Amino acid sequence: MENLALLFKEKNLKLTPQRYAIYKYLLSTKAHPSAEMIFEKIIVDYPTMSLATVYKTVKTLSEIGLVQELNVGEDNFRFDANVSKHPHIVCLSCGRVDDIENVDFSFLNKEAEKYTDYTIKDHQLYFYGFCSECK
Amino acid sequence: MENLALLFKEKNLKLTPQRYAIYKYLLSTKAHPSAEMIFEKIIVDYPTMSLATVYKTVKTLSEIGLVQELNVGEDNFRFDANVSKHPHIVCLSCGRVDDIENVDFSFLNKEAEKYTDYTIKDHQLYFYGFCSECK
DNA sequence: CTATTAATAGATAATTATTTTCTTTTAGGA
DNA sequence: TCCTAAAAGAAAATAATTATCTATTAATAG
Repeated sequence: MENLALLFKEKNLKLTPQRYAIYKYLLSTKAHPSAEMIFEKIIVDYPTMSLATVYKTVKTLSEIGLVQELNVGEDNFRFDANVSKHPHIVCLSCGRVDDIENVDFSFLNKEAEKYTDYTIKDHQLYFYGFCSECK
Repeated sequence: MENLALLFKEKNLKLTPQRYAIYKYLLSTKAHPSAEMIFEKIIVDYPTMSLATVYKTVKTLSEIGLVQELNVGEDNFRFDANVSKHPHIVCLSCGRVDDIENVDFSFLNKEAEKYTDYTIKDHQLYFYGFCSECK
């Protein structure tokens, strides 16, 4: 967490308050917010925050592996500071996106490789259904 | 295939040449084209085709279950007239999107349901790797 | 502790994908 | 052949995202 400064230094990146706030917020939430949602949250404490800065920051954080981009099939991207490989589940009614935790589907890569001539590096798995509130 | 007319009639939809051409093209290809790619293809034979018509048509076709929308994590959607559940694989180098055929991952829904309180209806599974041309 | 500088923030304009609006055309039934 | 609701296509509007540009600032050096 405080090797964050180190990581940024290595990459010649500045650890600005804005970047720190965005990353900290992403670490604190499991809501998988979009850029817009991050912006709405952060602007409360950083009134000068611009949406462009949010976009630039999440891109930067993605590039250095601190957040992952999700695309659950909406018209926008969502972001997750939990960069471990894990499936996500989307509520078809309210739209919330949750993690599915404590399960390892990494065997799927090897399994799928039997049925294709690709070399498989990674996968994304999205489930769709109804959350406990909506069902 | 010719019950297409029937299906359209049931839904009070007109089977226009444009819709027919788009659907036929989607049936003929495994390239999982985006709206733009469909447009480029169709306009050769239908010079008056507009991109709006492509968008409207793929939405209509989706709604009646003749095509499925894919979102492999790009900034646009792709379309597939193969509506059977099957995983897709994206080449990280050239960007092509292929089907993974003859494999059934439907058990994943039940499996994942053990780790969440959602009722799971469906899933999308995207693999990422390098195709035979690129690796 | 201050000066320097390259990187960043934020405002704004530009892009890109997609949707909407509106008018003209047309598929399909009477 | 006529009628009409639905659709096509042109054009404008929206929404998400990216690029541009200038003022600011984090990090380093002196």
